Amino acid sequence: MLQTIEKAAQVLNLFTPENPEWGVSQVAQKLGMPKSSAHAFLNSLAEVGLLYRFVTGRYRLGFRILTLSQALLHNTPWREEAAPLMESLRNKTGETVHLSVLAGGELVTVNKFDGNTADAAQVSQVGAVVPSHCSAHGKMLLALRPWAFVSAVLDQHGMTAYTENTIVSRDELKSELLKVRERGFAYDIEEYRAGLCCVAAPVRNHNGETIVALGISLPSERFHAHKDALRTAVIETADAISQRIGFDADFSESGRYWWTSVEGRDELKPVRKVRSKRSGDE
Amino acid sequence: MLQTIEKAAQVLNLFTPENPEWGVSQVAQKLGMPKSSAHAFLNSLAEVGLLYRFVTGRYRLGFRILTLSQALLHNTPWREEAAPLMESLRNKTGETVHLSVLAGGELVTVNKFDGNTADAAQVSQVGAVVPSHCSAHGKMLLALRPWAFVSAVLDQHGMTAYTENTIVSRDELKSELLKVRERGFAYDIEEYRAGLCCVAAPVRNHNGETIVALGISLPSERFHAHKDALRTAVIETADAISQRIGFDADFSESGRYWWTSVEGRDELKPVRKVRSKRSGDE
DNA sequence: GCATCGGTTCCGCTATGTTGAACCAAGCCG
DNA sequence: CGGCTTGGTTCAACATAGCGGAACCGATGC
Repeated sequence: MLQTIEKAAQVLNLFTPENPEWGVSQVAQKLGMPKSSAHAFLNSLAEVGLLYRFVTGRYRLGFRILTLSQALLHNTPWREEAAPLMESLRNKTGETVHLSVLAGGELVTVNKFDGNTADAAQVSQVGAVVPSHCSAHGKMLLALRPWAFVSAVLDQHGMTAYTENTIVSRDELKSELLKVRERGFAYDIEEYRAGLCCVAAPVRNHNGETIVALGISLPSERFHAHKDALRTAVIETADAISQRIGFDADFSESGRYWWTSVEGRDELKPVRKVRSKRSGDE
Repeated sequence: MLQTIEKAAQVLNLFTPENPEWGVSQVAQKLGMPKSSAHAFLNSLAEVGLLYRFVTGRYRLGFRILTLSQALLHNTPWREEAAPLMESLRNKTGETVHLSVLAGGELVTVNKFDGNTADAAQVSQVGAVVPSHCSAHGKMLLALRPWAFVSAVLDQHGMTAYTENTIVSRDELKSELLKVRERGFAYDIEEYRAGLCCVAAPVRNHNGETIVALGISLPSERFHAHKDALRTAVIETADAISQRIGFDADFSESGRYWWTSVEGRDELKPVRKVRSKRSGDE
């Protein structure tokens, strides 16, 4: 891990909708580095266009970001593919539906449809970042990764407690993730926001890899009343999206990657499963 | 300039809509670095979420990009402010109107409205990157910067000739930029694409700083036939946008920064002009 | 006019990124 | 089936490049 990149990322992450503009001293103080270092980072990031430097010496995000985001979205067809199915799930349930991926060990919301009830869950905006150890989406995605990966994520981000239900022990999280992996879905029972629950299920790509999770969030009371139906609906929609983007549960020409447990230890390693051609018998 | 950041940016810029996925070896070859270095960059960028690493060891852009782009757009009100005025300019002229900023010494298209004639100029998509020395927008924005800045940009990106009209001499560019600064608008007479011309004018923010340029692109014949009218229309629209985002040609509470020439040399330096309060006499 | 604040520059030290070679797993081809 | 190629990952020694303290400078405010 190149420290320069890690720190540069920290600097970039300071620029949020709420705090769009930073100066050298502020960054230095916030990140606990000398002014000269902060200056070097801001200046360099501005030189490559990821930041914009005003004549006053203050900095904002630069439009190279826009270039990258266009490239990203252009190559994320599943975002559009998933939208209609997400919308119909929202319409069927009336609750907030969202699609998330992991990025840098945290959860990023890629798309969402807000619930249409008065007290629908208010979840994060598209692009918003949320910790992964206390959200249904996050646990779902972590569960399908090797424990070493999860462990590294926890090293980096810790396990902040947001409610009294937040899992704060590594052992507890480990067994939770094993359960999630076995079941194929994850709950968040008021682990991030009090009064708010969520169920999430994995979306698979044409290789069988899971990089996206679909979930539904709603107030606890309604959640507990309709838990099973909601879970089924989410799983069905997630599977439908998976199929739509080319996943075939029984067959994949290019083989399929799964993270499975290595016997004995509860570590995970990637295993390549190759099936015979569709015409082949099985 | 931190080299690590410069190289990391080079790596990121490889990920375009056309080439969304890269492996270690490809990056190493493309950028002329050892495999192990390419590995370090890709891995680190993935760890902070700017890239996503597939189990196969191939990389794509990561969704942290989306987070940053949301923050960027959220704090770019002028993009939306400008849109209706841009659209009406397009409707009035029928030609392609676009809005650009500098990022990393190159020009990035921030928004555009396509012309509605059959042979309207096909300009770059939103987010696309174009060299700054041979576009009207680029020359307009460079003209308002100190020469040292321009010079650094040329050092970094060179002066590639795209047509026989492209300016390839630093001296020639310098006098062109001085002319542009004096006039307050810039032409591109088939300097980037043969048969295509463009006029661009500056948009100023509440401090009087110009970070955005508005322009119109169209086929040469029509351009030469309506040059003056087009130029006037672009300048008027740019001024209208400036006003809309808070620029006041005669007054600014917070003072105003201009890059003006230092006498003798044709260098530029920032000068702070402070006007008295609106109620003050003048 | 002095003091403060914030951005920028400079330079020596050493932590850190660089590098090439070795390693390993997957896919290809005879 | 087995050796060969391709491509990703690991490692440790070396030299460089980033770090950080201190000094500088322009702008602002008292």
